[in-house]
Amino acid sequence: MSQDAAAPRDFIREMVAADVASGRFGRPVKTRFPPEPNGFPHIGHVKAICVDFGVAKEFGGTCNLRFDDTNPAGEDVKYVEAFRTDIRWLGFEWDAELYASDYFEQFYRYGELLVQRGSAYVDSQTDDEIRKNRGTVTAPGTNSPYRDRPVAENLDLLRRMKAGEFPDGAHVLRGKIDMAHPNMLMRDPILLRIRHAPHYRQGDAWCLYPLYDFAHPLSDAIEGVTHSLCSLEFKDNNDIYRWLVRECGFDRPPEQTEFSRLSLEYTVMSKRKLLRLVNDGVVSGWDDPRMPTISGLRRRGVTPEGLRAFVETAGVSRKPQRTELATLEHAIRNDLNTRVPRVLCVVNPLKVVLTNYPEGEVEWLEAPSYPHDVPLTGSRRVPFSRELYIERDDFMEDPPKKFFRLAPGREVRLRYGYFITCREVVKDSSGRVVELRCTYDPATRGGDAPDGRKVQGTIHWVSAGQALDCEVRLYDRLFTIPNPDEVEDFIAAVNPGSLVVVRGARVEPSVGSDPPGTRYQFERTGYFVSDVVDSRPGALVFNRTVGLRDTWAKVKER
RNA sequence: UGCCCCCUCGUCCAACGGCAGGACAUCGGACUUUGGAUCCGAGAAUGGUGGUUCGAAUCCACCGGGGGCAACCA
Repeated sequence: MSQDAAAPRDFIREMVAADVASGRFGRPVKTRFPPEPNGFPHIGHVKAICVDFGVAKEFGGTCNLRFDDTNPAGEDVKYVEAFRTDIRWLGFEWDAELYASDYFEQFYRYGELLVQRGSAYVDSQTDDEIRKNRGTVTAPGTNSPYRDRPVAENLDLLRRMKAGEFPDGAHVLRGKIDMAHPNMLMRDPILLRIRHAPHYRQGDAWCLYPLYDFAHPLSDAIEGVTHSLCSLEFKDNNDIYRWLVRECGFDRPPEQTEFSRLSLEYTVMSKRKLLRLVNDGVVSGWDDPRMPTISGLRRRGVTPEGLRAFVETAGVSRKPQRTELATLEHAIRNDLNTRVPRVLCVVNPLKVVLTNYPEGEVEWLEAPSYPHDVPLTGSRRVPFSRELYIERDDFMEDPPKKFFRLAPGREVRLRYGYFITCREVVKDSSGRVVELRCTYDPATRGGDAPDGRKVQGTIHWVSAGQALDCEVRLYDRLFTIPNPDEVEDFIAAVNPGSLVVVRGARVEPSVGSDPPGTRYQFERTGYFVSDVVDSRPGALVFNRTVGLRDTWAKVKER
């Protein structure tokens, strides 16, 4: 913590460090993560979670998980569960689990307090009139005819509103601020409104529901939050925040500070659009591995550590950002590189027959599970035999200069295996290559030539007889354009190649009994995870988390 | 159009009146039983114009650009 105080990573930590040093709040740092439970947590939330929980942890404080469930429409326990699961999965633990809906009674009493202070009034205009009288950005609003209602009348109305005597929209409680305020949000903001609707937690106990600008500052203040960290779009709400906590008499009230949201290239983040992708069947569900949801990323094979590292890299500032996908992919590869075992999997098999290898023989070769530069140990045995499969892309009949893989007459190394030389190309009637007839050099077992000769390339392979058939799901960016938010119809920008399902891939037998959710690097191909939903012994399914960096692909492009 | 916020390499983040630096990306090279990883190197930025100052990315003014706000959503 002293380290953080010495070198704050961003303007927020800088501010918190200063507040801690000055003893500004006279209490330990307390933050909160306040999601509305009306959608699934996504990678944008990850940033907020890392900031809210991270700041508290770094400064020896606490962070509450508070559900901002003040709007009965759309909120549901299933979203509450999702947030709980995903926050814990990310590696954070909250101090208290709280619900703004538990404060309804308190909110109401603060409403009465404001009325008594002459700082709020019951307005009986229609919603149309309220909107019209708010004015515009250039023209001031006009006072409600009910603005100067006597306190007693306001109180009476407010009590009857709570008692359910009025239909939806008949009256609202408004703060009495300034209908000509340059900040539109300060033009007598609505605080409480009547809504005869069941709440997922409160049932029919309430028909008076607070609005964000009323509930949020009060919730923070009630809980004794010190630093209320939120995203930039709440900047204008900060004026009300300060007004409200002062009017309600809180001593050393929380301070709201805004930072920019995370946005990522080639995806969308709004709940509405995410929901549309699910409802339209563009994706298989909220946890589709192409979704930017935490559950989607998890199913994709991303780890909490990788995600946290990414957020760290993306940084915290007040500048609206759009982070490149490459930054995320790097964080994921960097994390997975040092922790997952390597295995051999041929995605698009091409048969290879070793004409000088004895028929029917199988030998089991020792293969390390980690490369020399990863500080983990372990190995497994992989079968080798006369009939193998190699990657179709690893053979070219007429290769360009820099193609280092297999070609007629050329010798390559089979990873952990032998050197082989391509002697003959077998094609079907349509001219498609269906088999390679090669010879192997028995002296190169394990991949080293005793005579010291070198080969240009090393390719992966599996033994035809023992390899396991599997399905491989190749995921790619969900959209074809970096910013799907700026087009009319974002659905039209969905990448048709965002999922390519490959059946008939072959993986080495060692993975056959691993539990679903096991992560691997398929050597030379990418990082994969066995799918937690669909993968079963005997019917293995692997999701591509992210491909390996591919220098050859770049060379090929030219 | 009124108010508010923002503007530094392609991207993200530093530099808090004193030599514009890092990460990712890009391009070269080394190494390599993954065309992975790693290592080395290169190119690459203060939106513009004035002002204050010995000195400005930093302070001020204006201009330009981007974003937010006119739900009884959050």
